[in-house]
Amino acid sequence: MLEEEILDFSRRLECLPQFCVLTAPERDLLMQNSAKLLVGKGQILFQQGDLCSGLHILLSGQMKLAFASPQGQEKVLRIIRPGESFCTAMLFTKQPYAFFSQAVRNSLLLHLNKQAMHEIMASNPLFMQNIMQGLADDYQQLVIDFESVRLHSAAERIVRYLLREMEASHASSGVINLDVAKGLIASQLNLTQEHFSRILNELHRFGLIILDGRRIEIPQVDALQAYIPATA
Amino acid sequence: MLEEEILDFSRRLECLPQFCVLTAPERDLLMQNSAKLLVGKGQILFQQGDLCSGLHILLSGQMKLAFASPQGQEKVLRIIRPGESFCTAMLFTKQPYAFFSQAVRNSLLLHLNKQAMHEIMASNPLFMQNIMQGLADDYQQLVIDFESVRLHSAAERIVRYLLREMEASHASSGVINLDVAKGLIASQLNLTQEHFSRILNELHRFGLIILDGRRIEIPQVDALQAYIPATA
DNA sequence: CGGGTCATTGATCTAGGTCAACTGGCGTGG
DNA sequence: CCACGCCAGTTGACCTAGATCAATGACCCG
Repeated sequence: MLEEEILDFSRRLECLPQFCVLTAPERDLLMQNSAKLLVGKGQILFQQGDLCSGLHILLSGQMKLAFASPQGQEKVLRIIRPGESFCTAMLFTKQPYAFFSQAVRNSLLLHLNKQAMHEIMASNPLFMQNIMQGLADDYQQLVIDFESVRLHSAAERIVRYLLREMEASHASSGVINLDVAKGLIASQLNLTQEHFSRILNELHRFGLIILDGRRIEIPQVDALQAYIPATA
Repeated sequence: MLEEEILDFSRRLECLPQFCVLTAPERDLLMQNSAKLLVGKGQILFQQGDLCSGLHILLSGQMKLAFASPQGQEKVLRIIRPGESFCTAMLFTKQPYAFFSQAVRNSLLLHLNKQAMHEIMASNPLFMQNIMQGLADDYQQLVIDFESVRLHSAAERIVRYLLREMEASHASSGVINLDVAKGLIASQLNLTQEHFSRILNELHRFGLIILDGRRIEIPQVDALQAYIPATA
């Protein structure tokens, strides 16, 4: 990378909660062992079965983690948004990737070298702590997603997703603007696009949401919440 | 704990791959901050939603990790066998347990204090490395299980399970002796006991396995393996 | 204006779940 | 030593959540 790029990326790293505990020299060292990656929409970043090579950070664009069945259908594991890092587990295991990663939009990524990460973690306990917590939280989230697929109905999963997105977006405005194709959300919830569409429609007929393309309005949050247990 | 118990458990710890890198004083320190737990069959070790308190190691008996739906049905996440530790992720996150843990048989457990674990990890990098790898491998396994439930058919999951158990048991003898109730295995594979039973029977009718209670014989491994893609 | 991608809708199918009855040990207590 | 009850497992009849297949609509964007 160019000198100026290193500076630029180092400054971006500073803004990320996991990396803000690094000193300037530590950040620089990390950047000198990093690669900038431009991945075009539809392009594969790594394949299922590849050996791991370090930690990825998405700076801009959108990526997906997914796995493919022998019959060719794919199931989305997770959508990555800017600022998020992924494949933390790969820093600590020798196993190959269990899923592949593909750009949903043109994306700019940083790839941090495994060796360098280990060195800095060894010297900066707080940083190590952050990375560890990130991994543990990923684990927890995966358990929760697993639970969700195994014991909630399709409608329930969707309602939970909507409520979570609303929380996450900004201060319970009652409006969600999906930044992902509905098909990908459906897949993430382990549903077909068709079924997803039908259920959104049903929620709409019940007056629980107002649909307008990728914009979804929730008139009364508690009414939607109340929908969760009964399918009525 | 009694002085002699500490000695005893310390010696047991020495045999576990993750803990064998500890020095004797480190092990002793760990044991002084540990609790011996006897959990009777059917008894709950911790509940979904409880706050975490450290790492668990199963010394003898059998435990299960599972979660319960509001309708009361439970889904097994994992069966724990002697020598295995669990809830590593809980050392690094502040979130509560996403599942509960119950003794399948009378069990003897060691509960290692979180604080003490952190101290020893800080002073023994190799130990930390082991724990981290354990967590990362757990993560990987969970991804694989998740994949399996989402894209393999019931029969395929069962065949994979049988093949894996055979590998694990001892040197591909072609015979598996299930050490867990079939209902629990079924639940782990996200199946009902009934469906599980039917499919085992089908495999038997096809001559792929020989059934005798919890003893299952696989006459030709490759024939069973070949069954995986097609449902015929 | 023509061809992608994304989304909706309808008709039909099926894997696996549910409910219920039955079987076969096996440990306990009379 | 038998009878009883219990637990694990099996079997059968039926049902349903969600998938699949196929057609159509609504856009963008070049």
